[in-house]
Amino acid sequence: MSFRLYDTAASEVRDFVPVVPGKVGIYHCGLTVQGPPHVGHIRKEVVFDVLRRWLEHSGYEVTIVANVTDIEDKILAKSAEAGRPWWAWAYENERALDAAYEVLGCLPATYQPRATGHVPEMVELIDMLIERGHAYVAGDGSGDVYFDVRSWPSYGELSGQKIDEMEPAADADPRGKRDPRDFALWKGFKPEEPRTASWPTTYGRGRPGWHLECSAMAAKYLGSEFDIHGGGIDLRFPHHENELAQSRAAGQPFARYWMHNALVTTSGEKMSKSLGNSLLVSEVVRRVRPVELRYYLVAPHYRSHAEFSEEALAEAAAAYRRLEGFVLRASEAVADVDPDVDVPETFRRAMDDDLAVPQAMAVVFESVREGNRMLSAGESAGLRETLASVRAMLGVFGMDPLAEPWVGLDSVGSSGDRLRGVVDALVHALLEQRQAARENKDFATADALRDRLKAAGITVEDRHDGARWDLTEPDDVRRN
RNA sequence: GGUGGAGUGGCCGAGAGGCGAGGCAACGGCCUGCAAAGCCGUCUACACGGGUUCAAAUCCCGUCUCCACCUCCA
Repeated sequence: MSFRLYDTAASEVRDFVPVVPGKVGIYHCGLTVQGPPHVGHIRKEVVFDVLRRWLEHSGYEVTIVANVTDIEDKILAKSAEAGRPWWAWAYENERALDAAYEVLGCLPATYQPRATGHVPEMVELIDMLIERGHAYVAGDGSGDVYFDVRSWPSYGELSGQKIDEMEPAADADPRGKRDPRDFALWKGFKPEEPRTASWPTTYGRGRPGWHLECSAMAAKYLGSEFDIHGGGIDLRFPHHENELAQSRAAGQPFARYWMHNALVTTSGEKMSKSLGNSLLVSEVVRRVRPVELRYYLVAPHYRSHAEFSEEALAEAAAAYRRLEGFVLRASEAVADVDPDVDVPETFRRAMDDDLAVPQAMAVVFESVREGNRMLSAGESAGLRETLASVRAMLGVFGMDPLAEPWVGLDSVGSSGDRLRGVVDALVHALLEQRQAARENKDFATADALRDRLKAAGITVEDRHDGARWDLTEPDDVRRN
């Protein structure tokens, strides 16, 4: 069986057949950089990172284009409120987004184009839509250009809606629309908005409508027909519906598959930007390690909503530590293994079936249990094989503890390598004293030494081949 | 009003006609000086009411509850 993917447009799982054999072009809507990313925003990145890693593991050459919407109503509103230039506001949040990608171990996109850098491409698309009779310049002199939804019979095909059954847009600016459902391709300049947020075109000064940028940029970098278009399920309508209508109306086949991830909820409701700072990626990674947050985001199926809570986060951290513990202990036992091996057939089948991560993860845990058994039994040949396999599977999830960016990274931080060497020497001196005490059956002294290390944030494990130490996880410190 | 989705054990979270997914927690056992980690075992659940079937968490009908979207949200 080869890869199968749920296509939102078809509402079913379909065999994946790329436009060009062996290659995959993916476009996913990055973020409107109106604020720093929270856990919900970053789920999409992690989901598409796992998709990319799986396709690459399967032998595809993957091109990923993820846009940044850096001009938009909310950016203008929030930056004005903060008394800062819109472009500084957008760029600051773009950097926060990049930092979040990186801290969670997402591989960089092939390209990350900005809307503001593609105005000419958008204007070309508008020209074509007007020429074909699917767009019009507003008759009220506002300088707006609208897409004419009534001119496009299949409008609504992506979200399964009929124009006449939609709620009339309550919050839309009616300006010069022929139909309330018509959407803006281009927004005429308004004197109360910063002049820097407008561009000169044949339609007058103005700025892009939200949907147009994606149609223009996807076609520019991936071609008029490409493989997968993705984003959060909340983008299905109107954003993706409108993109599809624009591009098809302009004569482009556009995306072959539409992939939408479900949202992260808190107390059963969509995580929103108004929930405060505690859900920002930058804050959550202070409470658990980034890789543990990544585990939380990877583990549920991408089409199931994920309920976020501190408990769920703590469980994810505990689960990941079980996997990590095996990889570290097994690696000490059998030295280096090459993780570039085939994944088990059951894992492959699960991932090929619309990225069934939960079943694939179950395979990882079963392998780890078997690996731990072999570790105790000293079956090193089998252990080497299991370790390589587990690392290969975790690599697909971007969570191999011994791969970049996680290797050598712990609570001390990435700059802690030298420090760790120093701590190791000091801890070993204490562990030797403790071992001497244990050999003399002086357990009071031995336990006192272990308690002192524990108090300093170091957990000791006695194993057959000697004591092993590690930094106590932040959660455990808090509990003590 | 329209469209799409969800309700599973103490908790998280898969599955979608028949062999108990997996994880977390808890408990018992093994191991350990004691722990930790690990291994073995225990906890047999599918919102509610009907129906179809040899067999239903899964299919059908009805009901309840919740969520997302309906024109600038991941």
